[in-house]
Amino acid sequence: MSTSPARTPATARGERTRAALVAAARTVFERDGYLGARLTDIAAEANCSTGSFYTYFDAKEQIFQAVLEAAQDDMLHPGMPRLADDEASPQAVVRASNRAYLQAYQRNARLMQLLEQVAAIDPEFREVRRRRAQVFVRRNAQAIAQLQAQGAADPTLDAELASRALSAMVSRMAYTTFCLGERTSMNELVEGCTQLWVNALRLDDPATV
Amino acid sequence: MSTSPARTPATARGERTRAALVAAARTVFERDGYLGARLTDIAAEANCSTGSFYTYFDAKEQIFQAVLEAAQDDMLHPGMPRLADDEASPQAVVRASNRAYLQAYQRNARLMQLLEQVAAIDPEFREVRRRRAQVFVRRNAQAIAQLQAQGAADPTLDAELASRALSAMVSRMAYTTFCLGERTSMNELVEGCTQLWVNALRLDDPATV
Amino acid sequence: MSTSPARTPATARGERTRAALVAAARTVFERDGYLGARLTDIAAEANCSTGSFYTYFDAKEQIFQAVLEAAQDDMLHPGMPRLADDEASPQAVVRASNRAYLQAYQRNARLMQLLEQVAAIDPEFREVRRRRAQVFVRRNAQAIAQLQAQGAADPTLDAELASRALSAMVSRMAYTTFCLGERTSMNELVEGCTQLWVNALRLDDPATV
Amino acid sequence: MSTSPARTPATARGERTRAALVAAARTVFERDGYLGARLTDIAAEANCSTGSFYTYFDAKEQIFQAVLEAAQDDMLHPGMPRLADDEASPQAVVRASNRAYLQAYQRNARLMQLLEQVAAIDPEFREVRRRRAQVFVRRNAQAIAQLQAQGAADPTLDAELASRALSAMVSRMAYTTFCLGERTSMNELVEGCTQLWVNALRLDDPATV
DNA sequence: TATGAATGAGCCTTCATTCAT
DNA sequence: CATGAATGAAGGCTCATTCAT
Repeated sequence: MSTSPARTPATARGERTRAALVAAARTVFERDGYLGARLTDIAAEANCSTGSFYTYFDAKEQIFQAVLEAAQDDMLHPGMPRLADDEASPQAVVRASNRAYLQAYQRNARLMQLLEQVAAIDPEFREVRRRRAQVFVRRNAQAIAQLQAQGAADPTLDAELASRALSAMVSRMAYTTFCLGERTSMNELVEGCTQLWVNALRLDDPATV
Repeated sequence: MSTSPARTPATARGERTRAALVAAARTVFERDGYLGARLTDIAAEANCSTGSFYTYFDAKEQIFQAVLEAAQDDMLHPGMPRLADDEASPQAVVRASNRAYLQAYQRNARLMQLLEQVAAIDPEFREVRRRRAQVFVRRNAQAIAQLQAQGAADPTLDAELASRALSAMVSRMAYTTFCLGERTSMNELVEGCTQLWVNALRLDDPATV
Repeated sequence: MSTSPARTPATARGERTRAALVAAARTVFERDGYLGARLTDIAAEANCSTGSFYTYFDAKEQIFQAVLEAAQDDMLHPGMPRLADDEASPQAVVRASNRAYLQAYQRNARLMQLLEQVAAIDPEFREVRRRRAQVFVRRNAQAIAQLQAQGAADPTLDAELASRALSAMVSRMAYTTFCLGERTSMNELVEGCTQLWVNALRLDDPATV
Repeated sequence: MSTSPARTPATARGERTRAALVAAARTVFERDGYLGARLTDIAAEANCSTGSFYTYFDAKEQIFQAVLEAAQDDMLHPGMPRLADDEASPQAVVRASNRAYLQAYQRNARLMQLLEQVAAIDPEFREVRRRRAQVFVRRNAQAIAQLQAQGAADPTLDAELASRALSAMVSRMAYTTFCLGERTSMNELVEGCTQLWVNALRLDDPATV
C-alpha cells in the first residue's frame, strides 16, 4: 500500500482513465462514505467498466490511497506564510501557521473526515494518518525548541510532548468544526487556538521575554 | 437507538440471557472490531442462538449502544477527586482531574477505540460521542469561568472555546497513547497536559493571581 | 478436507437439507462436470437458497468430497465373492475379483470420471484417488505374495510392483471402457484381464504348480 | 482445433512471435497448470502484448494444442531401438520398447500431466490423448499378433485387447511414477513391466517357444 | 502486425434477518 | 423464550476477448 498504485499506465489514454477513476473515487467517497462506496459506482462515475478499475487498482483501499496522494500537496504544504520569517513575532507566526492549517483543513474537510473514517477501520490508514500528523508535530516541536533556546518560550516544557498536545488540539478543533459541524467561525478558531498556544508556551510572558 | 434497548426482559432467565449477550458483545467487539463482529459470533460467544439475539436487540448498533451504556458509569464519573474542593489549588485540581480522566480512558481503551470506530461510521454514534465529550467540556468550561471570575485565570479567554480546545487536547492525547500505542507514561501525560492547561489558562501567572 | 463436512446439522431438518444438497451435487456434477457445476445450480437442484449451501459446505471441493463419501461404500467394497475361499482356484478368484471391480466401476462410471477430472485439477483429490487405488493395490499385493508363498505364482515377481501394475491395468481398462466409451463387453473385459493376470503371475504354469 | 493453428504467420517476425508464444505457453502451463494459466501471463512470458496472442491463436486450447504438437516428435517416436530387429529376442525388444517409452515419458512428464489435466476437462483433448495412445496400442498389437503367428506368444490372447491392457499398464505406471511421484527407479519400472509383459504373453513359456 | 487499455458477463461468498418448530 | 436452519440481496473480482491506435 505504501507504494500505492500497483500498475502504472503506459499510455496517455491509460493515464486519463486512471485519473478519471481517482477523481471519481473522491467524488463517490465524499458522497457515500468509504464503506458505502461501491467499486461499481466509482467505475460508473468514471464512465468506465468495473474491469478497468482492476486495471489500475487492486482494491478499494488502494484507490483511496491514490485519492489521498492526489490531495496531499494541498494538505501537507498549506501556503506556509514565512514561518521562519525573522521579522515576525512568534505570536504572529503561530497565528499564521494555525490559520494556514485550519484553512487547508477546511478546504479538504470531506476528505479529512474520510481519512478519519478509514483510519478508524484500517490499521494501514492509521499509519497514514499518523505520518501525516507527525509532519506537523515535528515541525512544531522544532519551532518550540527554537523558541525555548531563544528564551522566548517556557523552558520547562517538553517541546515534543507540548507539540504533540497542542497540534492535536488544533487538529481536533478543525475536525469538530469542519467535519462535525460544530459552529465556530474561522476567526474564532484561529484566534482561540493561537491564544492558547501563546499562553501555553508563555510566548508573551514577561519572564520569558 | 437513543432509547437503547428495544425490549426489556420480563423474566430472570431473560435478564441473564440479555446480560450474557451484552458481555459477549463487548468481548467480540473488542476482539474483532465493530465491523468485523458478526451477530452470529456474538450469539455463539454468549452461548445462545442467533434467534435469541433478536429477542433483545434489533440490530448490531443497538447492542453496541447497550455495551456502551454498561460501561458508562466507569467512564463518565471517574472517581472525581473533589473538583470543587476549596482547599486545593487550581493546579492541583486540574492535575487530579486530568489524571482521573486519563486513567478512566486507559481502563476502557479498547472500548474508546471502538467508539471512535463506530462514530467514524455511524452518525448516531457521532452524537453519542459528542454528548460524552460535552459532559467534560461543560464541566471544564464552568470551572474555567469560575476561575476567571475569581481572577485566577486569563480573563481574555473564551471559556467555552478554551474548554473545548483543552479538553480535546487531553482526550486526543489519551487516544493516541492508549489506543494507538504512542509510548508515553501516565505521569508524563498527566504532568504534560496539566502544565499546558495551567499555562494556557495562566493559572499561576502573577498578573492573574 | 480430510474430515469432509465443516458443520454437521443438529436437527433432522438440517440433515434432510444437507442430504438434498449432496444428492443434488452428484446430479449436477455428473451432468455439468466439476468445473461446469455452479454452486447456484446445486442449490437450485436441491431446492434451497445459495446461502443454505454455505450452511453445510465451505466450497465446491467440500461438497464433492461429501458426494464421494456417500458413494464410497458401493465403490470400495464391491460384493467381494469369497476372495479367500479355499475351494476356489486362484484363477477363479482373480476372475471374480476383476468382475466385481469392473462392475462396481461401471455402476459408478460417471462418478469415477468425475474423480479423474477433479484429481487432474486438485492435488487434494489426487490424494483421495491414490488412497482409493491403494486399497486395491494392497489387497492384491497380499494375495500375490500369498500365492507366491504357496508356490502357485511366479516367485521372481516383485509382488508390490506387480500388484500396482496389474491393478492399474484393470483400472485403466475400466476407465477407457466405461468413461471414454471404448466399446468392449463386460465379458471380454473380465476374461481378457483375467487371462493377463493369470499369465502374468504364471498361475497355471506347470512349473509353478 | 483438429487443424491446429488458425493463422500461419506470413513474415519471419511473425514466425518468431508465434514461436515465442508457444514456448512461453509451455513454460506457463507447466508452471501454473492449464486452468491456472492466463493468456495474459503467456503473452507476458513471451514478451508480447495480449493482443498479439490473438493474432496467432483463437483460444487457450489452441495454443495448448500447438504446445503438444511442438513436443510430439520427441514423445511419439522415442528413439525406437530397432523394434523389428530380427536378431533381438522378443524379450529384449519388449524391454527396449518399454525403456524407450518410459524415458520419453519421464522427459516430458510435466507435459504428460498437463495432457491428463486437459483431457480430463476437454473432450477434444481426450481425443488427442486417445489418438496418441492408439499409436502405441496399434504398434504393440501388431507386434503381439506377429509373435503369435510365429508361435512365440500365447495364441489364445486377443492381441488387440492384450495390447490395450498392457500398454495402459505401462502408461499408467509411468504416470504414477513420473507425474504423481510414486517412488520407483527407472530400472525397477523397466524390468517390472517387461517381466509382466513377457509372462502375460508367455514369451518364454517352453510350450509357446 | 503490435500494442495494451477497455469490456462486462458471470460466479462466488457473506451475513443480517426471518421464521417454523 | 429458545433454537438454528433458511433466506437472498448485494457486491467483489476474474479474465477471455475485443478494439482503437
